[in-house]
Amino acid sequence: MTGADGLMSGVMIPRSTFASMVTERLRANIVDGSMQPGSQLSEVELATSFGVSRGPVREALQRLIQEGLLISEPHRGVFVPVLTDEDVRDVYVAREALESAAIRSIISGATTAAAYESLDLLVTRMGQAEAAGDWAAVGNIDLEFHVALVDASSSPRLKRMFTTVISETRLCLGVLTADDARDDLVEEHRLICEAMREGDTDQALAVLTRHFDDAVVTLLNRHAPGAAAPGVGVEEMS
Amino acid sequence: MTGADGLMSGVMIPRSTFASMVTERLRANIVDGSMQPGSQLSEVELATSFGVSRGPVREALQRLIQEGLLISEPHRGVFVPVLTDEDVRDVYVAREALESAAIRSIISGATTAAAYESLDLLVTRMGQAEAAGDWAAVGNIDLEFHVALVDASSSPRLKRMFTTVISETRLCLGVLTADDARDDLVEEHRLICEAMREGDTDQALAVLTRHFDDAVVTLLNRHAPGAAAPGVGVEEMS
DNA sequence: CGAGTGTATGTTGTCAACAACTTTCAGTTG
DNA sequence: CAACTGAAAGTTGTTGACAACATACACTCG
Repeated sequence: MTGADGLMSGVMIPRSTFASMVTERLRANIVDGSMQPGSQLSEVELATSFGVSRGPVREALQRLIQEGLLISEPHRGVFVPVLTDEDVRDVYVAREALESAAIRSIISGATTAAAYESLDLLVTRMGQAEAAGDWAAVGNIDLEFHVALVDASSSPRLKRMFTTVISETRLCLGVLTADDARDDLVEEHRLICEAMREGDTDQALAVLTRHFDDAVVTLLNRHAPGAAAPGVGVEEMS
Repeated sequence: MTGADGLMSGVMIPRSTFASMVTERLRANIVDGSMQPGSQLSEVELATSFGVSRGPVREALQRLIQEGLLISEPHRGVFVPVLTDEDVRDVYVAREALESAAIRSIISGATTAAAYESLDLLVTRMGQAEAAGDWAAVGNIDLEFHVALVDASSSPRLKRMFTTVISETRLCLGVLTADDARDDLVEEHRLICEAMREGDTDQALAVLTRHFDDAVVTLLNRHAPGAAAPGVGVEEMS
């Protein structure tokens, strides 16, 4: 469904490399839910749909596999992962590990000049989106906030690991609905900012932990009623 | 210097894939210091030396780049990274993030049956190695211990991220000498085990933090006197 | 003599074809 | 009729050759 129009819009000179472009477009397609979990990705299909050879496609798939956004069964194919409840919990375990470290690093480090500004701005924007009832925007800004948080830690490795985990978060998040958006969401982010400004590490971490625990509960409750078989594949019977 | 004997020892049937084998062997060659930091890796050279085509080599390089064990400058080549002092600190920031989360997960989780056994065993072995004066073994067991620690968390994502970071640790560690091996090293690991057994999260995390701070200081002091230019490349002038 | 330029070389990026593997399904046999 | 065997289809894994890019060096021109 991604269109067979090819990879670029007329100019025949790729700015960086085909592999990078395919990677980004594939990642976008995966996290926005347009590729169903459990489905197999055919290399030739992707290649033709993107208008490139199998080489760059293979490279892009490799990157996304290493990121955890795709799983590869050798000699069989690559599949969009289906996240179990356990996976959802694990994603948030990883997020708590990374973001806690980021907060600690920010508070103890010499950073924090313009970083707080952008964080505050995001909280403000989130408040506006919430007031407008635009839950999709609220969700996006939420993720933006946490990315900015880790960015502010000025730790390349924390950042690198977080890009993966935040992608997985998007993967198991889908789109945020009114039900998912708890009304204390904006408040929690504001509290985190505040605690960090005051250098209150414990308070910031406590709020973060609570924030994540709530998110996990919400996500699991959402998935619980619908899906009967949370296990393996989503193969469709013809 | 890796020998041009080819990739396998006679049997012509690769058990998994060439790319995986090349990845592992390359990773080993990088972390054991046999490839000098700053040096460029030529795809054709590696391909011929491994006795395979450029495809699998390229795939292996991609994986290691994504892991952070190699850096890629587009259209120029891939290089063995040279770790600055800042990088060393950052590696241990990442390790603290991951291992702290692992400890928390272990203590709060339902795991911990046979996990403690293997951890204790490693501490014992480390003590023996230290008594024997085998500092290389002490270093290896040290890393083994921390891998086992994260394994015990039963968090796939923590594990996945940790494999990368522990490789980077090996990269900036080189070989452990008598100077690096502080005599309280075994004791610290034993304390971590003990605190975890008692469920004393704060104590375990405190010991871990101290453990890492000491390690960073030791590593930076080791590099400080020798290298005059800690910055960029190690290009050799002909 | 210095600055700019054109070429030469070696690299990575990309491609299309080949080979190996896994799965599926029809056919056969007990 | 069930279970096994064989080929067939479709997939990934691998290869060697081609093209584009970046750098280094010799050359020319001021």
